[in-house]
Amino acid sequence: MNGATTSGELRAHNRVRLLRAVHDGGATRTRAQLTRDLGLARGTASVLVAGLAEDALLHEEPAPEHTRGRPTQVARPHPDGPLALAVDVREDAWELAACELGGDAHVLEVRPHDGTPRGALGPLGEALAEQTRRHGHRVVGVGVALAGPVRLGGLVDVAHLGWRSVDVPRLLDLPAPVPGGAPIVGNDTAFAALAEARRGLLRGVRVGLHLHVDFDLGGVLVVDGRPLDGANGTGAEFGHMPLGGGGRPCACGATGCWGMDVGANALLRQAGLAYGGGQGREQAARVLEAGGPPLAAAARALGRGIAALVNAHDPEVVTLSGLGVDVLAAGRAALLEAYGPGLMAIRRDRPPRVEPSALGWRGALLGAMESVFDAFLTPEGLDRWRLSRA
Amino acid sequence: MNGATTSGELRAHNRVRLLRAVHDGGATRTRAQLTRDLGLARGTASVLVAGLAEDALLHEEPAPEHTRGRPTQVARPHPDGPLALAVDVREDAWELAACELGGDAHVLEVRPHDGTPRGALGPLGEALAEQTRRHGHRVVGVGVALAGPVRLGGLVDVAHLGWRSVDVPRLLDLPAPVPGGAPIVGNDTAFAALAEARRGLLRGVRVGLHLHVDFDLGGVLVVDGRPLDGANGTGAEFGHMPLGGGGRPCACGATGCWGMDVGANALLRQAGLAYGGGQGREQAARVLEAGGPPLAAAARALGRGIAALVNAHDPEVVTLSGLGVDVLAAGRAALLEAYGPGLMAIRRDRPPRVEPSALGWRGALLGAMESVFDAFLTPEGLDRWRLSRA
DNA sequence: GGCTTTTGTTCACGGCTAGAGCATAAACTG
DNA sequence: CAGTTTATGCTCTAGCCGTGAACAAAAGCC
Repeated sequence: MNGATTSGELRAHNRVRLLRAVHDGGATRTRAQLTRDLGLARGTASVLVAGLAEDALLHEEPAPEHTRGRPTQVARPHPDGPLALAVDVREDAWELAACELGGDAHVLEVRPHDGTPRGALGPLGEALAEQTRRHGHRVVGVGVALAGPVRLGGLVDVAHLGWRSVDVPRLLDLPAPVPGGAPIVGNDTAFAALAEARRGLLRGVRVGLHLHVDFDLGGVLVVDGRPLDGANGTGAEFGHMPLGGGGRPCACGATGCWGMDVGANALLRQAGLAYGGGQGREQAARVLEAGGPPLAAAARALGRGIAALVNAHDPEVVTLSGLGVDVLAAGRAALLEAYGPGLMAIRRDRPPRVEPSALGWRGALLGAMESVFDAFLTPEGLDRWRLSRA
Repeated sequence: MNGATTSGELRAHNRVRLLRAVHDGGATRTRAQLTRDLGLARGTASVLVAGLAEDALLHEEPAPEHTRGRPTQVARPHPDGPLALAVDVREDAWELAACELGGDAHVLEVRPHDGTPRGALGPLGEALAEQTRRHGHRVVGVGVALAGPVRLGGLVDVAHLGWRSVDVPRLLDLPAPVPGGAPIVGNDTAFAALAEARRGLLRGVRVGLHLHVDFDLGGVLVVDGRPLDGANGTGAEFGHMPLGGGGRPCACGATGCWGMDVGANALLRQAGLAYGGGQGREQAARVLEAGGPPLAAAARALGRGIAALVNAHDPEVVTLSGLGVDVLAAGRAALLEAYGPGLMAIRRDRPPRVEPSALGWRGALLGAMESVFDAFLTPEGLDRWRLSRA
């Protein structure tokens, strides 16, 4: 999001600004609103919109509601406009969706898998190739969310599935590079946080903290609408700090990791059940519903860890997604009981709110979409689009 | 650093870019270099430099070295150019400096104080007023570094000095607001990190971690050259996460804070000496020099905590300032012994380097300067300057 | 049906940067 | 020492961009 420095770049920069405003607003805002919000002259907006419409990037339709005055148009995604393919790969299944500018996601396929890299990624690669053939140049990128740290280049580790340095782009084996380049592979927590920042409770928040609970716990700081992804792309791993206090060895190689005390695995362990290997989602849900000591222990661990992170980073809001929503709903009292005393005194008068994500389990998928459009909604991305249509 | 959107803003934006390049380069780069680095046409650079020189923002001098071809000029700070007043307020003394564009800091005064808010800030306020009178409109801002969390508006807590919500701007009681507005009050760790990002080892680093050790421990993440300051300005408090494992109550109100195991206070405590109240800097230094168990314990605690933060944030480099430089020098073995095992396995092949700051104890002062110039090197700041000279 | 309100379109204008051509000032060459 | 080479600075024109005002359009209101 850096600025133009020459008068030639100004046009490209403003095209991007306008299209991003359309996307961020869910493709529901009228041209008059956009003109005002971006501080453009009406004439400028006229030229920009005409250009974007000609490039099949948007399409104007009469606004459904009028008050007085000349009716305005809403900027909608163009029927031949760009598509983002987004995938959420969980431990037991994946979900594939096609997304239009504005953020509408059409789920195309949900398929269970056996937990092996090949078993999960082979069929997914075929499905992606099929969609890319079908939609041709409209596909501007592929985003894939995965439940583990992702190093630059797409090497993924999912400790409790036994994935070690799995080369996701290679296993997906996409035939021709889509216009947007190689698939964007990312951590599910980071993507969920991105979605939360764009379309959830972290929207407009300068510093927020997002925690995603599933079998494990992931967490990431969101600054100015951007999750911090670290130097190698593996920066959403708050679960692997020794905030729990215990000395139990973690599958990640360190000891005492916070994540071991919070997720589905922790619930199963506390209830005396078998855990690990990405199995037992339903059982964990039952343990959670039953309440009692396992839930209280997880909620307390969550609260204590959140307090530590709030001390360190001073976020404005803390959001929880995945299983965290349910832990918060069922164990709020225990969570707050550990949260308060863990805070520095100066943070206690106005502690940041801890809230369930507005996006539920769709966060990772929507975040994968956003990351594709983030790469597309740049002067370079729009240039590529223009060329691919010529 | 957001961009221009109208052709009118382009000029202002490029003035800022040029002047910032001069400042960041230490006012040693030649006009030809600047032109190339910023990707400007020679004609554009000509106009911009002429404008900045006329506004007394910079001053061209012949370059000392030539190769071949027409000799170029170096852009130096103008003799009547903007000045930043920067202060580092420690527990036992403060230091005041006047800084030119480019980063040269002339120390004006170092004065011990008694540790009370009034005793420390009263004389400092007078010194600042005196300098503001002397230099008139040249003073574009005042930056003050303090050894505790600083909330927006300048309310400061220094737990072990007994400072509670001390209103620093009010106690400084600057007569007329300087052109730059109210003094910029900030945490010493955050300022040290800022300096490190601009003129130290974190320069050009996308994600870095800076830890400042004094009596306590402060730490902050540096992303794209900017320390993350939190929603209320109090985001440099990594020392108040329970990474140590102990349950000892901390002066901050929480328990088990990491900072209690690392700084000068920890060294004194481990050696069986009295600690707290901002006293005992020399004794702590002697404990450190003596080596042995107190040093080893502090170094191990530091290493273990760094590993946790590296796991969570995936920084490229970790830098240490203040007493951390000495702990690293004398206790590197113990530190690394705890650092490695605390890392996730995937981080162990290429763990981030842990390095002593290049700026030593001057970091906080230089960071205070940078924060003043950050506010000045904006289109608005340069406009104010223009008006104040008219 | 005329008036008001709001929005879209068109166009002249001023401002900005790029780039080319020319001037300048040194170091190098023989 | 004079001509050549190289790098830089200056000046001017062309092309592009956004602004803002005037005008047209399309509704709701009385």
